[in-house]
Amino acid sequence: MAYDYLEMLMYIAKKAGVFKALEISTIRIAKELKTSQQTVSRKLRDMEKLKLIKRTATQKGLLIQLDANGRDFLKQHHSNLGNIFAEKEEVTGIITKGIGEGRYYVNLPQYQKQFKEKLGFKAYPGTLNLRVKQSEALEFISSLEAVEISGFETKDRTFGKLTGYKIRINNIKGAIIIPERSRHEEGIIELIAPYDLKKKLGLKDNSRLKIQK
Amino acid sequence: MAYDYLEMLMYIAKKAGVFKALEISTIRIAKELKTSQQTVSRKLRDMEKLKLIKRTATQKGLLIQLDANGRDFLKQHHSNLGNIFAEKEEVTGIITKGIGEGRYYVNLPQYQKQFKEKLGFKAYPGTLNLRVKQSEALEFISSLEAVEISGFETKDRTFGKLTGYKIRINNIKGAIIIPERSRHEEGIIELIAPYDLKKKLGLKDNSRLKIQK
DNA sequence: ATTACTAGCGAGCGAGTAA
DNA sequence: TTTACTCGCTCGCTAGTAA
Repeated sequence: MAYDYLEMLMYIAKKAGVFKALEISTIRIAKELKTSQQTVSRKLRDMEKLKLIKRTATQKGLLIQLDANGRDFLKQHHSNLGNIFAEKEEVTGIITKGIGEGRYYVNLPQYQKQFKEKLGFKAYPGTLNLRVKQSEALEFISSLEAVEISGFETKDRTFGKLTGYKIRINNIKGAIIIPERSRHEEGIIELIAPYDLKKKLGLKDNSRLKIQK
Repeated sequence: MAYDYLEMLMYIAKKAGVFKALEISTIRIAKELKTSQQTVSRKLRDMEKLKLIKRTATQKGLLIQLDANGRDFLKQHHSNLGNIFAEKEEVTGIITKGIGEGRYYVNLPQYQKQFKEKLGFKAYPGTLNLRVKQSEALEFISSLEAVEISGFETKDRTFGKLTGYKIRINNIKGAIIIPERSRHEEGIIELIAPYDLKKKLGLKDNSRLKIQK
C-alpha cells in the first residue's frame, strides 16, 4: 500500500512541491529521514514502479518529482484529513439550571472590564448553562479562537483565569466561558451575553438552544 | 516514528472523528485494513504507549479514541499537506513574440461567441505570449477552474477545442487559452483579454508581466 | 562522488492458543 | 465471543562492496 511510502512521498512533496523536480542524493534523504542509503534507494525504485514518483539518474544523484499516482494519493489523503478536521459550525444543547454563582463572578468589575475589551460586550450578570455532548462541544470549541481573560487577586481571595470563545446565539454576540480550574462537570458549558438570554429568547430550563460560530 | 502508525490513526480518526470514542474489535479493524488481528492488537498497544490513542477494553472489543499526540500528529501532517497544495495566487513571466496566428484564431466568430458567453468578454484579436517557468505555471493553472471552449468545423478545416482559465492582468479580466492540441512549446502560455494588453499597459516584448487569480 | 546488488540478520508478522 | 501471549518464519533493513 502507498502508506508504506507516505513518509518519503511527503518528504519529496515538501522539498519539490507538486510539480517541480528535486535533485538530491539517496544519502542525503537517508540522513534526513534517519534510515540507510540502501533503504532509500530501494524504496525510491519501488515508488517509481508504483508511479508514485518519477526518477532519473544524474551525476550528483537523482532527479525526483511526484508522478500522477503520488499526486493523487497525497491529494486524496489531504482531503480525508480535511474531512476529519472539518470545523463544526454549531452545537445544540439543553439549558440547565446553574449552580447560581455565575451571577456573582461575571459581574466582578475586573472581569467585566476585560469582557468589554476582549469580547466586545459587557455581560449580563449571570451565566446560561448548556448541557451538550462533550465530544461535539470539544469539536466546536476547538475551531474557535481562544480569548484569555486574566485572573486577579483581592485581599480576600484569588479569582482564576478564564478562557472565552466568541460565539453567536440567535445572532446575539455571546461567549463560552471556561474557568481555568473548572468548577463544572464535563458536558456543561457556560455562556455569557450582553442580555438575559432566557428572557430575551423566551427560554426555560430544559429548552433546546443552538450556539454558532 | 508516528508514520508507522499513520494508516491506523487515519482509520480511527475517520471512524471516530477527532474527539469521539469508537467501540470496535481488533478483528474488524484487521479485516478492513487487510492485516491480522494480532498485528492490530499489537499496534494499538504500541500506539497507546506513544499516547497516539486512548484504549479501553470492553465486552465487545475496545473503546478507542485519539489522544493528544495522535491529534497533534494528524494536525501537523494536515498542515504540511496544506502547504504542499497551497494554491499559487499568481505567476510572473516575460512577454514573448508570438507566432502571429493568434490574431486569426481568436477573432473567429465561433470562438468569440463562446469567449463572450463563457469567459465574459469579447477578446481583442491577438494573443499575448508569456514565457513562464513551466512548473510554476502548472501549479498556478491547476488551481483555476477550466472553461471549455468547443471546437468547430468549417467546410475547409477543423478548429480544435480550447481550454480557458479566467485570470486577471493588472485587474483586467483575461484568460489563459490552451489549445487541446497545443502548437506551443512548454513554458509559454497564451493570454487573451478584452483589450490590446501591450498598448493598454505600455508593455513591450521582454517586459515582465504578472498574472493573478 | 554516486546508485544499487548481495547477503546476513533482526524486527515485525501471523498462526496457534491461553485467558 | 473477545484480547493478547508465544513462537517460528518471513520480509525488509543495513553492511559491504561492485559498478
